[in-house]
Amino acid sequence: MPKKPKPPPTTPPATKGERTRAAIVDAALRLFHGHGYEGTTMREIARAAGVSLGNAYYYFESKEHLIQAFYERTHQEHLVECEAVLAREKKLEDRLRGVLLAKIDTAEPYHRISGILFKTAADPKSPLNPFSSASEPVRREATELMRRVIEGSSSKLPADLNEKLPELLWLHEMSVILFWIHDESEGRARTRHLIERTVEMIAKLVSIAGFPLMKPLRTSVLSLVDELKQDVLPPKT
Amino acid sequence: MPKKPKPPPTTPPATKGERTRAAIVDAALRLFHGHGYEGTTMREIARAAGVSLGNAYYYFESKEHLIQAFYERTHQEHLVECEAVLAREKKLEDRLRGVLLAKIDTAEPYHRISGILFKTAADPKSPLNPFSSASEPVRREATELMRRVIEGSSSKLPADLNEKLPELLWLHEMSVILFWIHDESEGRARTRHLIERTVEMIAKLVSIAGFPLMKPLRTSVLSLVDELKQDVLPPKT
DNA sequence: GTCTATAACCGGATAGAC
DNA sequence: GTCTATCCGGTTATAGAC
Repeated sequence: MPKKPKPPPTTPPATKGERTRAAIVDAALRLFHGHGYEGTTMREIARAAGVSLGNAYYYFESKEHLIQAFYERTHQEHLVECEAVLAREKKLEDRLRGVLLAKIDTAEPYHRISGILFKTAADPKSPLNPFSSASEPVRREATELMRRVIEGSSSKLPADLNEKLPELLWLHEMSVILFWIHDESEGRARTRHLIERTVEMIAKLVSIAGFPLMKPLRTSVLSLVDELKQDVLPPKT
Repeated sequence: MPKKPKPPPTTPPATKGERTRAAIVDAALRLFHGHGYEGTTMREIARAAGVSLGNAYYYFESKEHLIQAFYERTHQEHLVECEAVLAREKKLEDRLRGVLLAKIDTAEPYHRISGILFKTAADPKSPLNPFSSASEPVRREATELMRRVIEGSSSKLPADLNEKLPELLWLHEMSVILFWIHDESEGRARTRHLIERTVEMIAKLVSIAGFPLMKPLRTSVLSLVDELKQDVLPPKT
């Protein structure tokens, strides 16, 4: 099912369909932000976008699919922010902290909606689920980012740890987001605190990970990550 | 709002209302198991229970509230199973493994529904959310269980760790459950593997936690748990 | 073939009579 | 406590316009 037969490379941004699509997303985000997800009806979204209800469904399979749109938006914004951080910081600790803070800062406008996003994402059958094979590309991109966090830093790591650490850091990022979603504190102070403290801990752990005493534990952790990763990825048939 | 003015202690199990309530829950669990949660309508549940639709809503605020009923069921079953385990096992590792395996075994009949349960539980506003103040009693009970796992064991722990370890083990349990929900492997082999390996790791960690080298890290971890716990519990107003 | 609109359908939830 | 009648909103069927 070819979705987008590449348009003639002259008119880059907007066919009629794409403009309509964008109008719907914009209306949805605006209304979600105003009355929340459940408080916004598809009929309102359609009206605000200047299209009929049926037309909205022509572009988006379901109300939940509209969520994915905003998800991609913040994701892109986050990547942009990270470039600055990675160019600026040299220490592993600072790089990691910067990337995580950028995450919650770019996502802040959508905090209210994120609860719903998370709710759908939690469903094992949802394509938004971060562990599903459908979100493999996003997952890969996110771990890739973590690899850059590590590689650009001045820390020296055991080779085995170096290889698997990105996945572990991605898991940590997921945990931080989970916490953030539940965080109603002023200025997300709790999440900031969590980031500060866990980053500090991770740095400590990484710095002692090379000691001989830690070898058995390190091996356990790393081989487990390896085994479980196999299972998450779809068998290549 | 007094929900259950204790019935006269002569007739223990069933007033008319309680029988109706039970009939609805039974019908719901049966149908959920058969056609899944989304595949079952409230109208069907009402019909199968021999009551009207409106009446079903008299007893349960919403379809989701029916989920809580089954949640409590498995919880009770788990506690029962654990008694045997704790009476039998002496080593921390064995006790912990036993409790976790009991969890996924008692929950097995409900694996299919659990995805939905989890989905609702993930909503920050849901009372089913394990971090919400509404589920504080369940959370307390679960950490209490972990305390018994530790205290009955033969391991010797630093005092500070001993105090906070139950909470950490509860977090670990939550992670295992999260994994289990996504686990479609034969006999939940993947989750069993995860339990085996993580329990092994926890045992290793605990055994080296007392070494002087580990002191700073241990302090970090424990004080963080402490701080975050404050935030989860509602301020006593 | 791409896009848009109107009119149902279906099921969760509520109102109010008995 | 129990019912019937309705509402409301997500979703779908379908017909046609460009």
